[in-house]
Amino acid sequence: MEEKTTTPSHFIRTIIREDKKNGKNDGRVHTRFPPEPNGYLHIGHAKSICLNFGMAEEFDGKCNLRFDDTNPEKEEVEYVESIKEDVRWLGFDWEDREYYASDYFEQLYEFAIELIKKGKAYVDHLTPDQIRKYRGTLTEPGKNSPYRDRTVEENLELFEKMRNGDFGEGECVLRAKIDMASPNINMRDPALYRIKKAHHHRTGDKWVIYPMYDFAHALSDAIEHITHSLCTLEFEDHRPLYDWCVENVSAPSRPVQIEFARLNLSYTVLSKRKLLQLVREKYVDGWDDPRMPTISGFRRRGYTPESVRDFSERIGVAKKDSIVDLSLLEFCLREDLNKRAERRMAVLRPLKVVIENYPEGQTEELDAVNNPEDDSMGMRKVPFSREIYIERTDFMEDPPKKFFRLYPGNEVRLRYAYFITCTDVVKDENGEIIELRCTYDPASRGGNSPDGRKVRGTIHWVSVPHAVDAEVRLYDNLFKKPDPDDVDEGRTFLDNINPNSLEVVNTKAEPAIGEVQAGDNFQFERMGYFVADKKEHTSGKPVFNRSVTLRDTWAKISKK
RNA sequence: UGGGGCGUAGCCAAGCGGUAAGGCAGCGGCCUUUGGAGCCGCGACGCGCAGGUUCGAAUCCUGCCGCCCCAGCCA
Repeated sequence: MEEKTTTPSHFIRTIIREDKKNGKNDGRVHTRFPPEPNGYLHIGHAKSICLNFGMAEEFDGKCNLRFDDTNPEKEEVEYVESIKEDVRWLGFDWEDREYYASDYFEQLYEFAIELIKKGKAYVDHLTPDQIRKYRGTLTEPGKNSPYRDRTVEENLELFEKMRNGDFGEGECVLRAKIDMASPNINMRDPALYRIKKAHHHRTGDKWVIYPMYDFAHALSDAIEHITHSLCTLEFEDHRPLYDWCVENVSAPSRPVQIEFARLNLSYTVLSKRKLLQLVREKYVDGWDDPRMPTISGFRRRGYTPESVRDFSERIGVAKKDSIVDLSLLEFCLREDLNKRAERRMAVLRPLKVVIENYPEGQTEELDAVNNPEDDSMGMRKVPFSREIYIERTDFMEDPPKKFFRLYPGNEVRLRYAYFITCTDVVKDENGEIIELRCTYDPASRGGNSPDGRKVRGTIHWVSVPHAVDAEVRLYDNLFKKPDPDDVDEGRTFLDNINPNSLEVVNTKAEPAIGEVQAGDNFQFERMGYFVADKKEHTSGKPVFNRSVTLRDTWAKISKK
């Protein structure tokens, strides 16, 4: 059905395909995306979302959205709302399967009781500090807690007291009784429940004990009959514990955990802790600042869901730690927008040009195509007059070799308009160029000369009397180094923040720009892709964010 | 140095015993009313290293080396 036969294979797809072929789980494929609502989702989560929902879609299965909300101290409804919005924006639908680990608290509590009754869990009154010491080290085994052999009755009673709030935070925990000498530290009697007298965003003050990740996550998967529980590499050595939880309780199903490498992207950070810090300490303007690698940041930056999904597909899924080039993400956006974004002309840094032989007071409308890649997107009219603005960088008084743009005596084409030749340069008392004088060839209307004369350069322009003012935000990478964490002793990633990640310019745009809607994507010819800012753009005061520049061959040539 | 993982081109990534896919980046060229787009071409003599098995090894075996993760009552 898909014409795309190049879908790259990856190990998870292979496993699921095999399972389905062998009739495992009755051929059912059920995944889940399990975010903790303690921050905004970032591009790394997008990879996971695309994988989980993608596998479900591909194998005719389902994917749940489940909030892993077992730590009330860090979780907020603002985060769950943003997460839902982001998943939806990416184009995925969890239908009626919006779940919360907190929905299962009662059931999980019962599972814990079951463990206690089987003699596989106990209430430990060691202090947090003692527990750490008893745990041993990477090379030395741990020691059993003196409370490890409490009777089932005693544990049952104590656990109920924990639930009833009879103990204070940190006084005791419920622990799995596994093996304090296990070479896998996660198996040295891990905590299953701890006391937290905090308000939970959904269950309010109903509970004072909360299940730990390993216990809650594995059993939530089992409760939802998840078949393939996909998570990242750092949980690899939690898998024995995941299995232990599911096997030692009368779980309704037997899910399997499979781990893959998380995404890292050059020139940015993807750790919730660091992103939170950037927001809290105001290095950026919120979670959706267009420089943030959050999904909401990319959305506001002008990225399309299609481009993000394409990116997720192209990076692949494997178990190798990796840092993907930002250039791949940018490529995906350009490729998408090239075919879909209408073109407009906007002069970012204006330089006035007076066309001396063009009649004063005259105005005409020229035809411009909206997208040379797609004729169905039609044409528009662009007004022309004696005075226009051109890009400052499109003029050089003393140009280097291979500079095809405007310079004294040179002729260039004004896109969709006329050939002009620079005749004079006007400067102010400081020697600053403030205006150019040019002449035009009336016969070259539309951009071609009947005598077949060729020009090497074509530049964009905007008619002075018709120009619309717009604020344009030029974004650059938030960090100076490909790896922001590459720092000297005593320094942090914050020292690698790029001080020039945002430049705001007042630009002159063609009048058609006055009609755009917030969120619309455009290509400003020769400059890049821009989006009308979702929050601040109005028809009265247009505001655009640069999503990504165009590939700039000239920049490479001029650097040599 | 206990356990768990991973090492294929600058960055991703296929490959699973038969003689190194693909993408991004980069570099040439063609074309062009965006120095955009598009099109064509170029990169491993080699798959962390060293041995071994085999007619044949990135793929199997052995030994090294390097990198990542784990000692939260975080997820």
